[in-house]
Amino acid sequence: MHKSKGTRRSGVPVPSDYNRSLGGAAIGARLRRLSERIDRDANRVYQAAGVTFEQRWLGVLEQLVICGPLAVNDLAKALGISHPSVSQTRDSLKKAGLIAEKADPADARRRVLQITRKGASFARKLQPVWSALDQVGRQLNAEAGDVVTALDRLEDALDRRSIFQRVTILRTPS
Amino acid sequence: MHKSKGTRRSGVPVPSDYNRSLGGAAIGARLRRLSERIDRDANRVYQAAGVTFEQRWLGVLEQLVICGPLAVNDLAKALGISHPSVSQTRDSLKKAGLIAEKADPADARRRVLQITRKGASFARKLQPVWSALDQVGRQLNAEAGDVVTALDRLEDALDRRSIFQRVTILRTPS
DNA sequence: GAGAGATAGGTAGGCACCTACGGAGTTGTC
DNA sequence: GACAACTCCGTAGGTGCCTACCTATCTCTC
Repeated sequence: MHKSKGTRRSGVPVPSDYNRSLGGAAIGARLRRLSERIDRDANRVYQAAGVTFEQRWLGVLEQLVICGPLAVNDLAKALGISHPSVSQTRDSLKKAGLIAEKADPADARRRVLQITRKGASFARKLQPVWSALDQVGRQLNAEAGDVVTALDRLEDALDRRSIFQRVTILRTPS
Repeated sequence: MHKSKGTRRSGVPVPSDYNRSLGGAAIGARLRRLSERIDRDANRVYQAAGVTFEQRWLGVLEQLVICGPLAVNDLAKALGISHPSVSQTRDSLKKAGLIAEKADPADARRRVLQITRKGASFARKLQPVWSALDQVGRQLNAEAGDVVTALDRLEDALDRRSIFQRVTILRTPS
């Protein structure tokens, strides 16, 4: 990880440290890279455990294991993601034989997903891995001085007033 | 944004609040979603300014504008991203006519990218937008209680010991 | 009962990154 | 000079999310 370069002798302006920059909403890119780093790192754990696992399976599997059958939209709401994301994850899980899908007799539009025997067994097998990942997550959060709360606060700030709104206010002549 | 559900009357275990969870490295997914939220939000700013802009252009444009011509690898190092990412961004920027590419006479492998007149004009036009986004970024960081530093610390923690290493240690019988 | 409005979810395309792989070129060693 | 080791970067495929759009179904109002 490179460090800030300081000012050059010639006096030429030095570009911001892109990795730590807030400029131009560069934090978005940083978060993405960090996200992918964590996903990759976690996936090494699954590989070492001898299983094929997609990170996006986590939320859906957990919900189905604990709550039983749920419709696409219910899952999307519970997880805070879009329904097409759930649909895509469902396709992947179905392909792996971990969940099954059926119509809801009470509403022909609904697609209800439920864990299969294979899926339940898979989840049981992964419990120790998830337990370890839980613990590591808490370690890291502690070492980072509670990054989860900082993210909470950032999201709250964006909920209160979006980047777009803030820029609009700044750029509106008063 | 939904809140934690608490325990149900029946005593059925309640799934973790996925959005705030550290379990199973779920923070990775959260970071990705937040990243995309920020990108989308910022893109509304560009749209309102009447320009087409891809978030991934930011780092590359800034480096080329300030430092002058740079090779793919130099850009990758400076931005902390992979060279194929730079290649892809370059293709997109070239298509928009904002940069040009040439070989390096000193090393036939190198591809040197440089800003075009159109690109320089484009960057000048965007200066006020970037300035506003800078300011908004600082606002948000302040409201979030310095999320940038929390991210620094998380990355440092991962540099010190990866998730994989931490899980391996936890799961190794002592 | 008819029709407007709302809801559920599939499909398509896009975003911004990644790793793996491979070919071409350069540098270092003998 | 020959060759091994290293470097540069293009290509391919993948990841996990998103929005836009559309069809089908349900609910509400008259």
